[in-house]
Amino acid sequence: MAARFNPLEADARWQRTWEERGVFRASDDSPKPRAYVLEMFPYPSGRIHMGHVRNYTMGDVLARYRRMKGYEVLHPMGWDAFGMPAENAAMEKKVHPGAWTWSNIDTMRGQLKRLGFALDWSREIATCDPSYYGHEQALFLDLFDAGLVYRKESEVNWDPVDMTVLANEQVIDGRGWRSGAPVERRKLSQWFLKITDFAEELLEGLGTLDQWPDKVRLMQENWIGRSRGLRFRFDLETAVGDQDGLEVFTTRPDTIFGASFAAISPDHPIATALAETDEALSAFIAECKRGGTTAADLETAEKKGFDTGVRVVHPLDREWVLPLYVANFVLMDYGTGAIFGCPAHDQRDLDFARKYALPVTRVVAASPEEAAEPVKEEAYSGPGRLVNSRFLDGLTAEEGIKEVIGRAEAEGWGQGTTVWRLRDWGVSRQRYWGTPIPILHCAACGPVPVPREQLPVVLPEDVNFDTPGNPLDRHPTWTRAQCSECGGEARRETDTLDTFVDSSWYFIRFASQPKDAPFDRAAAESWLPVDQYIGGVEHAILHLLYARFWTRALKRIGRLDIEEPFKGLFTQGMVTHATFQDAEGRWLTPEEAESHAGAVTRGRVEKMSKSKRNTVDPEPIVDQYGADAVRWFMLSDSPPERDLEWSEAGIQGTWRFVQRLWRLADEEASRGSSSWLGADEPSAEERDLERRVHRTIAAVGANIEALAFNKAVANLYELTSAIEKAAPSAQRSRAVRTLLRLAAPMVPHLGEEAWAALGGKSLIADAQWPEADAALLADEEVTIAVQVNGKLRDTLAAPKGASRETLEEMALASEKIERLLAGKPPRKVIVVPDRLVNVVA
RNA sequence: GCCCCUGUGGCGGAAUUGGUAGACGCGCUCGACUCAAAAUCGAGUUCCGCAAGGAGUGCCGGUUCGAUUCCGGCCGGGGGCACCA
Repeated sequence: MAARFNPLEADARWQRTWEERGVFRASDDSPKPRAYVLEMFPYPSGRIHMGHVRNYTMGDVLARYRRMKGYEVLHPMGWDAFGMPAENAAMEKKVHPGAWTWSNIDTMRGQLKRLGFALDWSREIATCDPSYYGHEQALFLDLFDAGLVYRKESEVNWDPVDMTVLANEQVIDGRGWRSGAPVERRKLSQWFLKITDFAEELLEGLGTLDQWPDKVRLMQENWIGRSRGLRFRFDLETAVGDQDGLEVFTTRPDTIFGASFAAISPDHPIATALAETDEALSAFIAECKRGGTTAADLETAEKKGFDTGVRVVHPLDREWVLPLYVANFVLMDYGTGAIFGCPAHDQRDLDFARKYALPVTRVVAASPEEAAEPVKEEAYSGPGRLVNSRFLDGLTAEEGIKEVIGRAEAEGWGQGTTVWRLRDWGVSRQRYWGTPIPILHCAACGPVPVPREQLPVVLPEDVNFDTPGNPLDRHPTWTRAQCSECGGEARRETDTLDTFVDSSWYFIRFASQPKDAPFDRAAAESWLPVDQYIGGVEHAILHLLYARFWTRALKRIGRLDIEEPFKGLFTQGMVTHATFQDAEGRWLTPEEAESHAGAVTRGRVEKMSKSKRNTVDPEPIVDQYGADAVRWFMLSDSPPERDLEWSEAGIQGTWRFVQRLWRLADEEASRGSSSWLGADEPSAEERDLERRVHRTIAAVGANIEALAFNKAVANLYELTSAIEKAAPSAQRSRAVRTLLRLAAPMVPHLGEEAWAALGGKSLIADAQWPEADAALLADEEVTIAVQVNGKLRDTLAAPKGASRETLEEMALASEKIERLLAGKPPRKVIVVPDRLVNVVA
């Protein structure tokens, strides 16, 4: 028997055993209750990083724990394998994106296996495999047939050098992040998914997700952005072309008598019509479009307007006309692309009114005295009652809103309505390495779906990335097709799907993967929803919203009766590390910093990143300390939702603990437990140890369920120390075996090794989670705090469940308390049974 | 600007419904074992104080017999959204 646990030898051996016996394979026909544990699948960037290790360790502990609790656990893994880095690699390294991706997958799969994760590898999927994306194309066409997919012109960020569309995040200071070329606004015909059709239910559905972090629900709520208000019509004093009215939207119809102007977006049809005959306006509109679209640009952009000369008629007073401006801050794709300005109660409108010398009329006052006071520098948006508003005077804002909407509806010039911030999801990407959109463009028939029997539309292999742009677009043969409707010549859609589409249904494919269909409904429904989903908070909005949408869309078209894909969600923190810089400000790796000759500045502790050179590659760490020490480190100390700082001292500490656990088991194994049979009545110490064991069983279980791994780790440390201190006994022998099972989900290799050494016949992975005996959870004796005026002055030992009277008597009999009371009777005594006595003097 | 989270020893962090603040880990100090080191084990470790004792959970105030916990107001740190009518 080895004195030390040798992970280099043991880890691989147990990993092989698990694999050979198919221990972690999930059975669709199991009679056991089911649990679906899922971590966000990785992008195969090349190597596993510490963030992955932390993410997957958490999920693994939960999955292994659930197995021990008697569940049939589905814990799968796969690859979010489409995306731009593969194309970048193709351009830089002259390697095919597919070859690069598959090779990365091989590397990373091997790395994950070395960490001993309890994964069902038989269900592994890669989104870049036609056997996956072909089914995705089928689902896309299902949505297309259901009218949930449409095509429209939309403005995009266009990189003129790389000849590709850029996401907003890829535009830095108005330039393409790769090419550095100034980004152009371009109109392109793109495919959209009608996520806005689901805005209401996606918002309402958040209310059912009680196992999601509040933060994420709130972020989605804000993103969906529901605003209720009034949509109403201003009559134009003189018609513009064929338009004689202007639709605007407002959330504050109560302030309608404070209106002093109307404004439309530069893209508004009325603006376009007027610009045809007005050169100055035309120039103004062109100027508006020149501005950048980044957040920084918008923040600094000046509010500018152009008086069109057109006048609109106030709906509640035909005599009252307001000027109509084109304003650079009015967005065409929110509401109606037109607003009415109420400067007194909206800061932006106030700034605008001051600039163009428009009237500012207060219509809300916090107090009667304020009614006559003019609004100065700051618009008032607080509560109050309406003033200067004719028939609305005296109403609260809320009453006023109702009143105006009611009148507008009765008189037919407006309607109460709801407007959403959420936009439809544009899924077209002008890139090669993605799922081809299964559509054909026919000159005669327009866009038509690829017939189902022709799916999958497979990406051509013979492409090159020597010229910028989408290689699909210039492919000589792949683009040619025959129209499925008229039989004429058609051109294949060369855009590919946003990779977020790939990740919007992978969890369904994990649950069920027939060859001939995206999933089998019954099998998928038997696993879904995912009980616990774990991943980074950076996906709080996009991925998690798209996946929710996709699931609801499948429900609407009758494919899957699941509303919410993820019942429980947990967002884990990042793995951070100190940063180092040399005298010239160059980033140094931790090793370089140690051996660097010159001055080294230790910077902030930050997320591990290549640019800051503060990454720690998990693989050599696993080589040195074994998988269990690394796993234990990932769970220790920091609460899982917060950042975890990697440190050399920390991993050494966890390595020591792994060895401590081993020593405990090793000693126990060499001692043998048979000698304790028929032992005497247990001593007080032995009974205490037993109680502690049962308290720990309950605590570790509860903490794992709550994903409070740092607390479960602390519980295990405490029990370990207690056992180490205890003299050999039957209780101690049992305690060691219990401890091993409690620790096994976290340190599974050591668990198996020690379990086998102690004579375990089956795998510890298959062992039952110990059961806590409720009778042993509480101590027989409790420590009672004795306070005087709320300050701790003494403690005393009392039997559990002692009466209030007994406790009060014991407290007052305490020497220290007597001394403090100095003979005076206490004014009041508060007794909390089994906890404390507070004497009020 | 709006919305949200957060603030506890040298460090990461514990503290069911308000009830003994600092569990557990890291680090550090002292000691044991050793020729020595590593490993391991033992003791200590919020601050001030020799001690008795006092102070203490970002700051100020409130509620309470009692506040890390609840309420109000500040200050610091982090995050989300951002011309959203």
